[in-house]
Amino acid sequence: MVRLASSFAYEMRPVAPYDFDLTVHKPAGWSLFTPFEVYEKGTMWTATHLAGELVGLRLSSQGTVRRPKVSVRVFAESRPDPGLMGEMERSLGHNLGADEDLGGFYKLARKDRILRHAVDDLYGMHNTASVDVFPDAALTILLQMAPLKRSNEMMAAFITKYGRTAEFDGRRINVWPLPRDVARLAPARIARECKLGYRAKRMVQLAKKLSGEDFPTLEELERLSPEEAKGKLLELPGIGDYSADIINPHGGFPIDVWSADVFGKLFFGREPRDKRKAIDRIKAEGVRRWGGWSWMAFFYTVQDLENLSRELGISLRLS
DNA sequence: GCGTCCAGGTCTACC
DNA sequence: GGTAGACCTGGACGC
Repeated sequence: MVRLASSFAYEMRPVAPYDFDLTVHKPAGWSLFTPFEVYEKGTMWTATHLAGELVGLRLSSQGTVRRPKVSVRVFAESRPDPGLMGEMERSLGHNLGADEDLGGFYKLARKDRILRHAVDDLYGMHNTASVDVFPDAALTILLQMAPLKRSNEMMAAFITKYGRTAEFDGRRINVWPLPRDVARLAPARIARECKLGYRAKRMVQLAKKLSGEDFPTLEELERLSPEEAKGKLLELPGIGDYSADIINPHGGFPIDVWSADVFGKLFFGREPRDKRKAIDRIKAEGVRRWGGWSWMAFFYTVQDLENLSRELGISLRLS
């Protein structure tokens, strides 16, 4: 347990339109920084490592979708110096998608028979980003070859056993462990304590690679071309084409057997007979239709399945 | 109660 | 360069 007794506050002014609630508390249940974060009555309490420090965050909206203003309070062990505060504010703005202009995507989406519904339903929802590669990469390893329920159980055990707990503002939030801490663990121990099976070995290999000095940060990957960034991610143990498309800060079009079912119906009117074999064809069609906006199209679609099922008259399976 | 199958991929060996 | 088979674990299913 780490008590975060010091705090500072500021106001964030995201690029409009910005729907705070949809952005920090997404309809499909994707967490912002940790599955243990708490969202109640328009306020989000979450925690992460920001600019190298463990921080707790209390976020709430003080504005509207068209005139957005977000109240941010950052909790830390000790008061950061002005330079570190500035770095935290800059990073958090990027992580919360506050600097993202949705104009180009919305222009494309308004002309698309699928996306025009999604952008109406979720107007102002921004894409958010993790601070580091490790939480996203670890998440994708835990999603592999397991039903979602079991993935969630493995994730909860992994975070609570090896991650730190931030105590602030009357809340206790568990945070993803740092790769340097996981790198020191024996795979057999993780397998036993968290029931990760063969994934435990890959998790430690991943942590060792990411805690070394030569692997780029998410921000450094963002400065590379999308293809170069994906190439670097594919060097990580346990990370293949699907996982790299999820982690890539440039976004990809991550199709697995579940999303193959959804996008097979959306693109071709029926679910594929052999979902694994259909992945390449569905992925190619998504990239052909949406090009550089493929990730945003994927993101908006999977967050809006319930509405799209009704609006398009297609049964899209919800997880 | 018990055996079998398979799940929101990736890696490796083999051709 | 392409592909079959293995991989932990636990829930669903058939008997």
